[in-house]
Amino acid sequence: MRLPLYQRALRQLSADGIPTVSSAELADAAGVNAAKVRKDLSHLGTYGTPGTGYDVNFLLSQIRHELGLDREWTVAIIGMGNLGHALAHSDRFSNQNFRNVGLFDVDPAKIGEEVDGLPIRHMSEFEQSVAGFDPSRSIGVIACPAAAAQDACDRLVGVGIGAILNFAPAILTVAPPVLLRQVDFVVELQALAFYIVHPEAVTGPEEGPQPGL
Amino acid sequence: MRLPLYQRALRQLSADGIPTVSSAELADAAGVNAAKVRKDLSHLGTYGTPGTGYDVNFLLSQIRHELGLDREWTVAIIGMGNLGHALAHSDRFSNQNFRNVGLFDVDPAKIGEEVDGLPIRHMSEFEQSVAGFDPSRSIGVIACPAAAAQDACDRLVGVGIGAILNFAPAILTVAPPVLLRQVDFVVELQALAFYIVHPEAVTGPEEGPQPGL
DNA sequence: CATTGTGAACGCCTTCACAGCC
DNA sequence: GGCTGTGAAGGCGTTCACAATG
Repeated sequence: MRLPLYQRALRQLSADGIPTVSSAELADAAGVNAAKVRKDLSHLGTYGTPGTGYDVNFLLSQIRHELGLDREWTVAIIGMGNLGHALAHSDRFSNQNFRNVGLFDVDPAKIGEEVDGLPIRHMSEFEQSVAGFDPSRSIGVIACPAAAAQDACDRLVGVGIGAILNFAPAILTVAPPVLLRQVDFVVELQALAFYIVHPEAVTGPEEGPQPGL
Repeated sequence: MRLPLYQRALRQLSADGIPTVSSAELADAAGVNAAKVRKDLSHLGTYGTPGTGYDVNFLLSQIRHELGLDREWTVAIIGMGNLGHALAHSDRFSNQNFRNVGLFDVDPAKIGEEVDGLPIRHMSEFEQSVAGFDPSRSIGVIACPAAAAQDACDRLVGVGIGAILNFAPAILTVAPPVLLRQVDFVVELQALAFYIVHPEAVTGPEEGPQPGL
């Protein structure tokens, strides 16, 4: 889905005070092509004006609504190593209606440490911590070692989490309708290595391999 | 490309001492379906035995060759915040023929700190640091703030880097033939939020949204 | 007999091209 | 004149189904 990319590009344009964009300009800012932009946006509704383009702020609010960003999403992070800290401490969450509501680890040395005012708790407290929010409108982030990933996944599913974003290098299985998305650094590096070794396999005329995202 | 996933699954099977796998078993371990596995592997060559399956170790070595993992790849990381540390400190690199050769930042407080025996250097030393290795067989990892990402990207391209893996929330432009791959936490979260709001848009019968990877 | 390799069918996404509109 | 929305065409990856095979 490319809506998040459009959303980010539109945010920048809005911050710059630009009132309207053409599909070509938006395509450029989002790193795709103009035909794709028009086709995508036409699925949302008829929001453009021929000869002028799209109203930046209006389109932005429509896309944010479509992505569900006009409601707050809660996020729980399991595994507070460097990666967990990078995710939790980042200001990206608060800027986009994603709010951290739980940080968990099993290392006694980390328990109690505060990250942006939220304390790291032990995994044994995980299940009782869901009392404060609706798990079906929450996303669980797995940032623990691979060996603990499936267990973390099962416990997230067990409390009725809406979706899981897994950064551990492990293939996880979940029971539908829980959504699962995998992000793996090594897989990305290996994919790049493959395309360097096989330049003829690169599909796009210029931008490089972006089959995902 | 799914080869990295097969590679990981085969590694596990090999470590467990399992001699052969069928396409169905490998598909299960990699999180895809059997028809895809057979089609993918048939593109590499005729490595399977009807009635038996694939020889784990032989197939593994073939895939590692195809991914270029029988040669060493060097990695430079720009931006040594929590994310950069997570990437650099991880043992994932050394296990898979990816070796860190450069860690860079602009924060004086970080310069000189050692991560797994490799010191963090100032970005002003970046260009001269490429003397020790072949940049065209190297991958640059951008883990700095978005505002500095395009500059980091330009300097990586400037020294002739083979590919760039960008974790900063910014759309980067590179001159071909440099390969670029973007990974963005917020985009992943927003994609999951979208699918929670629009369950009917989930394509796969069960596994959830995995268009990328 | 279990399992591979593959042609054929299918469906989805992308791209093109242009009519319609401001 | 510039730009959108969209039908039509094209291309690519997935899935099916089965002949071939050890």
